[in-house]
Amino acid sequence: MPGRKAPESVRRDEILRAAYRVAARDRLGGLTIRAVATEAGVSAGLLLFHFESKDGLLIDLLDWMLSHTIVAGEFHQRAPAGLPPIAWLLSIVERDLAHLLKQRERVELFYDYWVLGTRHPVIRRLIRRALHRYRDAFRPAAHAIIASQPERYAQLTADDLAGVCAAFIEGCATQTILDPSRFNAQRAMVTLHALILPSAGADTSSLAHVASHITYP
Amino acid sequence: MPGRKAPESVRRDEILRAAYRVAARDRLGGLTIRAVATEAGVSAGLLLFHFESKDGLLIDLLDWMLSHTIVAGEFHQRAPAGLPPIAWLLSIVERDLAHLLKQRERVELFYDYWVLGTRHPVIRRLIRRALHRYRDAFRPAAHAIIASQPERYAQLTADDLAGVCAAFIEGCATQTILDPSRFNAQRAMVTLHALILPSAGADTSSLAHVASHITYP
DNA sequence: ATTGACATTGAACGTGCGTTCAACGAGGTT
DNA sequence: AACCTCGTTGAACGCACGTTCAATGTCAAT
Repeated sequence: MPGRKAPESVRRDEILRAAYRVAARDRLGGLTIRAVATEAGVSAGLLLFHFESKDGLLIDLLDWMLSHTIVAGEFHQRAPAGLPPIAWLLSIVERDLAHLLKQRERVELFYDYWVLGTRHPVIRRLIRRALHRYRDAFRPAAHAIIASQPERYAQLTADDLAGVCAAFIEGCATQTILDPSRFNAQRAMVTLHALILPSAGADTSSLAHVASHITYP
Repeated sequence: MPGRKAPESVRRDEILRAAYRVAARDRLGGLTIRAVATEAGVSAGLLLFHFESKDGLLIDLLDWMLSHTIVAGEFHQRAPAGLPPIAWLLSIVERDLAHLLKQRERVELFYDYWVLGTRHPVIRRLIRRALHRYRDAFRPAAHAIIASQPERYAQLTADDLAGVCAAFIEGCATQTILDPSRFNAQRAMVTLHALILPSAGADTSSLAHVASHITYP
């Protein structure tokens, strides 16, 4: 039964929430206009009245997801006192990794979008921006590392270091999602510590400290 | 014009090759039965005569791709003389990374399949197997590292180490494909060297050696 | 020559999708 | 009370897809 019901902004939000519910359940492959409309309790026509096309819905949903969660950057801009810069960076990597694994649903969806973005310029731009923000969260710690031993890291930039951290995390996410029973993120983290931290005995304790205060799924 | 033309095995191979050409050009989203049939110069009906369904075609194509390229494991089972184990592992990582970046087309397709595999059990199994083989290529070198300093790496297994290497490479591939202008794989490799190799001056030369004999796209 | 097996086609079917649109009714305005 | 705005519906359109199938021509065996 037609008639004015809700103002535009409210309806849009209801529909976006329904779209996310559908996508979380059936992925982007199952995200059809009719499915979202049914989930939201409205007609398909209304959905296209509020979002001009399916492309528009997809883009707005990605935007909504990116602003409503995922990236947990924007903190840890200052080094914790007493922690060597490398251990600081590793602790950020560890926190981000744990955080990522806790929202597997969202990460899977994000990969769907990633693949879509290979073809779709607008989505590609959005995903790039998100990954850049992600990478940038590592830069303060990366910069501190380089500053702490300028002669050793003379050839590196904070951006390179941040990129490597991001690559590690993204690779861990890839493997965890595909094969959770064979890839153990916590063990990967311990391995990374052992590889990177100097081998002295004193640092082993800082390893244990950093690697234990976060729980993995 | 109907009539017997080619034996089953030949036609199947022609069609698979055409399917790959279509997929390389238009990705899995553009891989329709009609598109492949046209590319192969046959009718859609014939395609489904040789492959029982589109699912069958997709699976056989992935199988074909996996057996006709991609993974470059199965070599480097013995350590090159005089190279420290860690440098050996890094050289394998570097070679694999360079190799991966040279077949970007295939890697993109592989990600398409990866996403498909999240929903499709058979494809998921195939991709898992491929990634396991990939990981296993690192195990000999990983084992050598642990054996070289048993006390330092007491808590690690060769599998963990191999998993971290695979994560790094997969993460690099993710970033390169999404944003080739901002992610530089060679710099990532140099960064990894600087992070992992001991800081002594002598090792810097081995870094330069390892990092320079491969060209990146 | 006849037969039979089978590769091959073209047309058709059914389905699910994105999208359009005329009709409608509940506000607020006059 | 009349009117306009606009959120809302339901049915429909057109398309592209996966799939089916009767018809047909070719080849090897008989």
